[in-house]
Amino acid sequence: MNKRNTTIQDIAKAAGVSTATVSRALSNPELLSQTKLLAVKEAIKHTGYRVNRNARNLRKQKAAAVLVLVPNLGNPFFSKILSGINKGFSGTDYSVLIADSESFDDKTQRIQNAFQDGQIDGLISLDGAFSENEVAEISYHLIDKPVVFACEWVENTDFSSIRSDNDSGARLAVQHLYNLGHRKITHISGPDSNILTKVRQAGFLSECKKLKLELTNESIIRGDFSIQAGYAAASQILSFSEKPTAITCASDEIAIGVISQLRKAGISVPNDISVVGFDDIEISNTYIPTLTTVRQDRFELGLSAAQSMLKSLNNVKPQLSIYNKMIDVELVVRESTAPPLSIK
Amino acid sequence: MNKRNTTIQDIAKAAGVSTATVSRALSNPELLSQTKLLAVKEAIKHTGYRVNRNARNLRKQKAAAVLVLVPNLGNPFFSKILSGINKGFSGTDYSVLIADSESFDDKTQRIQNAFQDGQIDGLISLDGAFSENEVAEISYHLIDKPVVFACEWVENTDFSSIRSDNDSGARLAVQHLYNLGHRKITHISGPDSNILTKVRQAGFLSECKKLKLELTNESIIRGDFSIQAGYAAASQILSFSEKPTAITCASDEIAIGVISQLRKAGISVPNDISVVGFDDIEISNTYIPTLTTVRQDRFELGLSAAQSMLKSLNNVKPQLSIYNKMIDVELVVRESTAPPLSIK
DNA sequence: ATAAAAAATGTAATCGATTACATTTTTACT
DNA sequence: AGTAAAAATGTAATCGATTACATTTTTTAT
Repeated sequence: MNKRNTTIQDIAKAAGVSTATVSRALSNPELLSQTKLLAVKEAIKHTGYRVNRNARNLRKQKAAAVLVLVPNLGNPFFSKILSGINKGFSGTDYSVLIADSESFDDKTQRIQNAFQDGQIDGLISLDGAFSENEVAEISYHLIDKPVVFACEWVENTDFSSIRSDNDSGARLAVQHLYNLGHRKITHISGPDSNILTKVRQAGFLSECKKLKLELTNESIIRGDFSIQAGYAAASQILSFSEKPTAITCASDEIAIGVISQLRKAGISVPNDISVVGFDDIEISNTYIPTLTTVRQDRFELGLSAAQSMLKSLNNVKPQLSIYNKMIDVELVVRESTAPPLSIK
Repeated sequence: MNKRNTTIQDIAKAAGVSTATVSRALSNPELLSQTKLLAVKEAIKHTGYRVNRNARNLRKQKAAAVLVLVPNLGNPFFSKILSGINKGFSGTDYSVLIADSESFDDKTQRIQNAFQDGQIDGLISLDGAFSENEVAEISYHLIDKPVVFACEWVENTDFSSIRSDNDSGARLAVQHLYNLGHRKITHISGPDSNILTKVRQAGFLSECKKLKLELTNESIIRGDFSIQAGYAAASQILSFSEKPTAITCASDEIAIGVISQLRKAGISVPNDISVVGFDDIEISNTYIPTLTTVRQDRFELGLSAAQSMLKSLNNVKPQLSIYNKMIDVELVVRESTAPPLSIK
């Protein structure tokens, strides 16, 4: 009953060649004569033989797998990136392993567990929230192995990174509102420590300065990327003596939270206040009102990350081939922005 | 430079024991004396040794990996299930591999490629769209290996399956509308071939009959699960001479499409027509109006699937331990449903 | 026709952990 | 104390593919 696996030995016997020849037929067919190659192929087809990955990888000292570290798998934002990554590896010999940062209790454990030596050839992280310690852990465990950050990244490190042009995105949002006639704009930012928060906020501030817009301590509201943060921020804004005529948000979710909360308070978007999101997640195009937002091409982000990883994987000294790529963003103008009341 | 990996041999030497003892310390510590166990542990800690998975798996004839087949990774609906699955496997020795049905050109290829013998110990499929041929392929390649379907499933097969109680869900929606006073309800269903479509539609019809609601050939509109299908269905409904006062949808996305399209035609939800969704995806709670819907616990669905898989994996004859589980659904009443106009 | 070079093929060691079987040590009991 | 049973440990074969090195066959050049 316990049928033994078909091995390279069986093929060798069936084709009347040595195991070395079979192995070559598999990975270096150009080394073989037509006759033998055909014989081996025939035998393989006939038996339905499949290479044993464990044996191959053991011998080759490879894992043929890449780990993708996702901050929160449950968050649909990341699934598109994941999809791109998966696409990038489809057709290659590499498997894509997925680890959810959330399922680990502490970060050190998470890194030690996830990066079990030999299990993976490289790491793609969608999570940029690494402490110095953790960066050290990665560098230690993944020495000589490529690491690529996608979407988020870690400052002051030498890891490759694929990112959206967040700075331009933030500026595009401000410019758009400025062009509509808005002069008092508030930015609702993400979690303090987040790198995207920093860049988008900096872009916002810098563009405001460039356009000579007044900046006060009410120009920026701290939040996180969640809908709830949007609720809270909207409540704060409602308490301002002088309300902004437009709001740029660090995420679409914030924007949706803001709109929904403003609406409860009887303030209409975009009639009373304009709102711009960031990301262009699925809902944005069907929310009411549809959301003006900065589109990040998440699929492309993932695809590029995968390609960059593959490139490194095929290099001799992957660690030295740091590869960065900036993906263009695009302002998608929809219903949530309009000229300010004063102009109408 | 090319530092050789630390192996069990090194540990054996350092601890002054044999490799067998080291191996036992790793997997059957209870077999060892305190002294030796301690010595080995010490050596392991000291060297930072990690087992080589390829070697272990080769010897043990395992893959220590499970493949999750996702119909479309880019669709956020599945990420929550995935998250549950991941949670279920975190802390175990198993890796979770992800394959996106969409990245394969044809289904046969997809199955052959994805199910490379030896690469995986089991399969969790979120995709229920398998032809007879494909079922045969699975059975052949994964002979003696557990297969679990989560969310969707394949009729007339012996694979384990974890599913939501779709029938009850459909009935709950109808009952809710009935209790509000609705008597003319239309159901917008999913893609014809989909098993969820069938069950939900059957539940809808059966409950309508039970409540003695009139059923015509306008009672069911065929669609798929997308927003676009919702648009199209809404347009159809607008052309009906006698419009329904309420609509149940096979998905939240359909519901959102319907609402948004109806709104464009000047019909308000829930004032003019009530709409019930299915799934309770993220948007549902923030869409305007917030969506009354049937909640599927997707995380739980994934978690249960993982647990079922682990159970089978630890069995001697996994194939024989078919395991089915039905997850309860829950009607979440929000803003998109109200009594019909006639009653107000 | 023959030597040298190139191409094709084969032999056997190797990757690192597990485990059947063999051997030694310890424990339990009379 | 002596012996049988149980526990602990060790030796070496094994999983299946790859590849360094050795050998044979074919091609090329003179």
